[in-house]
Amino acid sequence: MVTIKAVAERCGCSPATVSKALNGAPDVSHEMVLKIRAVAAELGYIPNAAARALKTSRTYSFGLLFRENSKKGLAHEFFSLMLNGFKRRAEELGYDISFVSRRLGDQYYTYAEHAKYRHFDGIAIITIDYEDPQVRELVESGVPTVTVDEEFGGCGCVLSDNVQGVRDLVDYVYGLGHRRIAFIHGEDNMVSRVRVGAFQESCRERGVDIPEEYLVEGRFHDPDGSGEITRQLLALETPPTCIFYPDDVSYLGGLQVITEMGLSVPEDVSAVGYDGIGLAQQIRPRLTTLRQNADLMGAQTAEELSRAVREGRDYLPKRIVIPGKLIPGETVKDLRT
Amino acid sequence: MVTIKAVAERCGCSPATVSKALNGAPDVSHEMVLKIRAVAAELGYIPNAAARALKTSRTYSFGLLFRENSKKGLAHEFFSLMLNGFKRRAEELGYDISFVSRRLGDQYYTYAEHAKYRHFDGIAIITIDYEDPQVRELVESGVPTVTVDEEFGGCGCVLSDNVQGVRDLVDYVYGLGHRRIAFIHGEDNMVSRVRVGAFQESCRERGVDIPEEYLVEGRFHDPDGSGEITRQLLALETPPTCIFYPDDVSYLGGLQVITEMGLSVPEDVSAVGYDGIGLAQQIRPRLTTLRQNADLMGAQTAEELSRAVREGRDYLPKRIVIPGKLIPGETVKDLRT
DNA sequence: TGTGGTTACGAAATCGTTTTTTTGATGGGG
DNA sequence: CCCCATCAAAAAAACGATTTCGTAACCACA
Repeated sequence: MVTIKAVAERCGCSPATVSKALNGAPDVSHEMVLKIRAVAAELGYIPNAAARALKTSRTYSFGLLFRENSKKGLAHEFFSLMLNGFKRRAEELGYDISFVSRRLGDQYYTYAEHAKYRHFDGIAIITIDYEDPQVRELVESGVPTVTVDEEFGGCGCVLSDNVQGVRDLVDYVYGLGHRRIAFIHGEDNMVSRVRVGAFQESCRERGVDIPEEYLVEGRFHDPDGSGEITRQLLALETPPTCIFYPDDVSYLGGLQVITEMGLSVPEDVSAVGYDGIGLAQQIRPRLTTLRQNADLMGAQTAEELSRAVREGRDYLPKRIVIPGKLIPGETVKDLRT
Repeated sequence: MVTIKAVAERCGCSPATVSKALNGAPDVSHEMVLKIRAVAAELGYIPNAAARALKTSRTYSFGLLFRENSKKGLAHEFFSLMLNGFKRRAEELGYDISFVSRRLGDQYYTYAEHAKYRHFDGIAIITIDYEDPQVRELVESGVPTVTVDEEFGGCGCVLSDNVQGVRDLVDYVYGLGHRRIAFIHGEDNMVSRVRVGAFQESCRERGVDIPEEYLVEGRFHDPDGSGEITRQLLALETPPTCIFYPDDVSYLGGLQVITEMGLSVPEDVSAVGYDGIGLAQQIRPRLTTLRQNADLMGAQTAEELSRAVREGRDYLPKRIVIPGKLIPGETVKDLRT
């Protein structure tokens, strides 16, 4: 392995000078810098991240804590798009990323312990369950932390603009004449609460009455569950004319049940999703949905994390809200005729 | 920060003894081990990965090189499922994972340089483009490497059983009476070549003649492209009765075109996909496809990588083939009646 | 000539571990 | 009673970088 010492010897100077030259310290002559750069390139010198981390106690890497409720893990398009954006921006900012877990071989760590072990400069958290005490422990452990899709523990957060998103959808279906609107929401977390609140409020503003049985708790990314709920909704005495699903995948479960019942979308019942994943745009009828800007959310998470690291004690956590975009499809019938 | 030295002082022994005790070295008395463990737990001692890595030159982390041709990055279900399996198994084996990239802030590295910088113990490569000279450089740089979906450079590899997979599909549609079968394959790489080969061979074995224009090069995960090809296929003088798509997502593009043309699946034209992603099972008609065991492929990649690390110079690369499973759907019409 | 300020570099300490080598104590065998 | 093995622990030397100081050389100015 070619070390800084090797470069130094070859240059006839000390390791200190090489380090300074390569890191752009001011007190190295310009010729020396050039010479050192040349020799370093010639020998193929690559610094050793571990040594650097040990000395500077900065690793230039972010941890990513990701956890959700199904077995699919990262395989939700929304999450993977976010991860993509996060990774890209983190790399631009000079950080590698790795996953923070609770296990390493037969060592079991808490998230906080793992973070301490690897000495991540910052940690992004995206989880369905912010109630987990280990998550709290991590946030309170002192590492810069940014949460996604939830305001939590006073650290920075990146949120999707669920209020406006739901409002836009309500506006849209209301504009097309719908008054009997059902809302299936995901499990009880901040995203669900915000969406339900926004739904109720914008319906109230428009004088639309939402009977209790139109507001149902389901789960995110659970087509079967949403299908079942859809069945119940359509069996009501006065069934809704339009159903809001917690996400696009759940809509597919609903669609399946609707089809089984011999009905069709949007002729017999209208539907809207949430997320705007690609596949929902590939099928017919094209789903009316609200595209969340997952990529940007990921990128902003990296951005905020890097700011937290950079500003250290002066860091003032920000609450970053990312707007989505209504994607009109073919699943909402115009009732105004 | 509570270091090994702090634990040592508190125990009235030397750092060396603490290290040995915690790592299960044989020459520490049992009482001492117990005492040290207790004190370590009490003080909340967590070792410093960087220091350990510096000394042992093992990082206990795997690099993952991932690259594909669209902007979606990880957001292909197949890849993210694989990543999931890889991550899970790697953690069980005692490895963290992080991504290997070509950029860190304003430093541009080659993959090999990045790997050297972070000193990954092993690297998993999954890319659409094994022609990239940087990939070759990485494989030849000496780090243990395992490739996915391609045999490359003599290192270990994990492959999907594309031969059997395509054969199964051919058997299936042949069994249902199809003789005019078109095959859209992905860009020219090992997966495509193997699939095309298997397709041609199993057709030949069954005496099915495949005219040149039935074998078309498309791209993976490209619904629009596949749609266009579908249009051309159906415009042929004798159009195919069944179309093989390079993957499930591409099928959706085809389906769209078919529908636009006023035709329907499977009444007018049959179709099969490849991958077995969840969404293709949620829509109607349910896609007939070949599910690749992406999770297991990921897990086996971690396994093989860990073996490579463990066995060092004695390591003999393995070629691991993971079988898939035919998922009969509703997109292939029975022509035998 | 003496003083003071720059500039360019080196020496050495240090980060927190692991690992090899030494040391010291103990006990058993001849 | 001496020698040698055995065992437990300590001492010390790394691993490869960064960073703080110190200092030599040089120049300018009074």
